[in-house]
Formats: sequence, C-alpha cells, structure tokens
Amino acid sequence: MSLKYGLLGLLDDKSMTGYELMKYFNESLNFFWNAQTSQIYRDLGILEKNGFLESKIEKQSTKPDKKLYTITKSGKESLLLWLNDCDFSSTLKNRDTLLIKVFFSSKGDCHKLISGLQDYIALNMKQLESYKKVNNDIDKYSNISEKIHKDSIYWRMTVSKGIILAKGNIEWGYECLEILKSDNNNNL
Amino acid sequence: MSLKYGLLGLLDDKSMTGYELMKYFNESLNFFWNAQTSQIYRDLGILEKNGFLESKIEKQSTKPDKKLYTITKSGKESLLLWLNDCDFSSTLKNRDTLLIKVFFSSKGDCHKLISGLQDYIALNMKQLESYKKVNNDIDKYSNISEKIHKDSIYWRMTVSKGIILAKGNIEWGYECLEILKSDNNNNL
DNA sequence: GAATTCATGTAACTTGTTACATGATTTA
DNA sequence: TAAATCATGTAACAAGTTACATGAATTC
Repeated sequence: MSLKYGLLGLLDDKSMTGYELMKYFNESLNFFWNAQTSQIYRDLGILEKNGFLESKIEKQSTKPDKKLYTITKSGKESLLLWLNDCDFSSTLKNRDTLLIKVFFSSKGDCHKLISGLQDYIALNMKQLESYKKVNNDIDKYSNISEKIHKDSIYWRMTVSKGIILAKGNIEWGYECLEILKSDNNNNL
Repeated sequence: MSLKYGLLGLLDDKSMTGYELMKYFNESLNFFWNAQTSQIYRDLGILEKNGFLESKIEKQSTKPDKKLYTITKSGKESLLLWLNDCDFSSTLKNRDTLLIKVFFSSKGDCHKLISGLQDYIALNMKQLESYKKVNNDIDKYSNISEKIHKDSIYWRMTVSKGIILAKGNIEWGYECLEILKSDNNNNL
C-alpha cells in the first residue's frame, strides 16, 4: 500500500512519468524505500483505474513517447486521508531476516557469523557517511523556496531515523562481536 | 524465504505440527517475525515437496489428527548452507511505512502527526518493558540443558537488537516532537 | 451456554522480486 | 564500439495478508 501513496505523494507536487517516479524512488527515497519499474508501472495502472490518477501521452521527436501521470482530486483526497492516519502501531512489527539467522546461529559456523557481523558494521558505517551527504544536499536545496524549506524539515526527520538506526546497528554489531569473541575464548 | 528457513530451524530441534510451529512464530519469535497459519501450512507443503521435510499423520482419539513434520537430511543441509551465508548487506534495505508518511507530512495535519508520534513513543516503551520479560524468561530457561544454554546466547542477541531498536525509535520520536513543537510555535 | 483450544487447511488477493523485451540516442 | 540513458512495459513467480470453513473437546 505504501508504494501507491508514495507515488501519489510525489505526483501531488508535479506530474511525472513512471520513469521519473522510478528515479525518485531509487535515488532520493532509496534509503527507506525502493521499487522496481515493474511494480511502479503496475501500480500506476491500478491508481489510474481507481480514478486517483490521469494520464496523457506526450509525443517526443527523438526520444520514446512519454506517459505523463497527473493526480486527480480524488487522488489528493485519498493521499490526505492516508497522511492524517497517524496510527503507527503496525510499523513496530519489524520482520528481520538477520534476526532469524542469529536466532538459529548455534547450529552454524561461529566464525562466519563473526566476519558477517564485521561486514555489517562496516556497511552501516558507510551508510552513516552517506546520510551526512544527504543532509548536506537537503541544506543546499532547502533555500530554493518556502515550500521546499517546509518540506525539508520532514526530509531531515527521515534521514535522522536512518542515522539512529544505523548507529543502533553498529552498536548491536559490536555487542554481538564481544559476546562471540569471549564465548569463543572460553571454548578453547 | 526466511519463513521457510525459520520452519526448518525449529523442526531441526524437534518434529512438530503446523499448529505447534504457528505457536512458536506467534509467541516466541513474535518480536522479529510472525506468520499466519495459511502461510505456514502452504510453506510446509512446499518444503515437503522439495524433500526438505517428511510428514506422518498421527491419529488421536479425542483431538483432531496431527500431521507431524520431520526435517530430512537434505533439509538439514539446506538449513546449514543458509545459516552459514552471513552476507547481511541486503538486510539494510529497511522499508519503512512510517518514513514515507513523514516524508510527505508537510501536506498533512501536524497535530495528528504529533499525537501519532506520542503514541509511537509510548508503544516503544511498552515494547522495551516486554523485552525485559523475554530476557528473564531466557534466564530461567537457559539452565535446563547445555544445548539450551548455548542457544540462549543467540536468543539474547535477538532481544538485544529489539531493545536497541526500540530505544532508537523513542529517541527519534522525541527528536521529531521537539522539532515539530518549536516549528509550531514559530508559526503562531 | 459461550469462548477458547486443538488441528487442519483453501481461496482470493496484494505486494514485492526476477527476468525478459524493445529500440533509438547519447556519452565514454 | 560498447555502455548508459530514456521510456515503455509483460510474465511468472514468491511472499505475505485477509477471510473463510470445519468440528470436537475443554474451560470459564
């Protein structure tokens, strides 16, 4: 469901093609959502069928034809209803593949888990760095207009969540490594 | 995919019915995974078809018949391969419905977001409390056998991740509230 | 007498992933 | 000349959700 509202949210600011929307999802919003073209085009079709979007084809001379999607009144209403439903209780169900694996790790090779966790820590540190860049980009961008400045407050919140999460992952990774290493020594 | 390995992991310790597996998922492993019976029975069927599980029906006089699933040699091999693949890079893609909503929140009602975040903080605090109970349960349980003691190290790691995550959510929630409240005051 | 537990599923649907297909233009 | 960009998708599949169905035994 979230992807559909994400598409509506982006189209609420500006009419776009599926291709452009895909770029937003896989560049700007990438750190908390991503989507394949196959899903985007399918969902755009559904949203149009439901009357939340309209499309018109724009001929281009040198490039392929564009199918430009525009949000309708009913689409805007639906988006607003969704945005104002701020019951976040269902978001706590955090399915985590890593944790299933860790849960059963006594059956596996401890050394592989250790090096896996080391990589995991390094990856999260890299991600932390990239979040700093995202914040810099937002800083630059936020002076363009009053609207963007207002938006940027919320964009920073999403980045902030990413930062806190990455830091938490790193903290957890180190904690696990310590346990595993001391446990390893005891078994020598 | 994780659910299938979760089922294999549980069945590796003890043969069980779909019903018992469902209880494990929705009681013990609930805080990082959950599953409906419909999915469990379907996946058990697939795992059996692939030769990872075998089943036999046990007649019961007073209760409904049981279909007891047992892991096969090939199932154990498959589980071990999966456990020893410790590349966690794909687990960083954290799709987050909450963040999509926050990203577009300048379009919505700020006061609804504030009260939503307050509830979110309260929920996470509640969850933190429940993790403490889970740790107590593990403490009690871990003395039963050497095997369980060894397992419990990893169980605690999963709980620890839950705790760090919940604390992070709370920290983030407060951070957002402060921003929203000061922003609100400026607009008076 | 009502609700819960035990124990099995099926059906229909939504969401997300992987792989494939087309074909011109532009950049390295 | 190879790769990337622009721009559209389809097909098949995997994973997850929601709703429904059955029926006895036990507990409140």
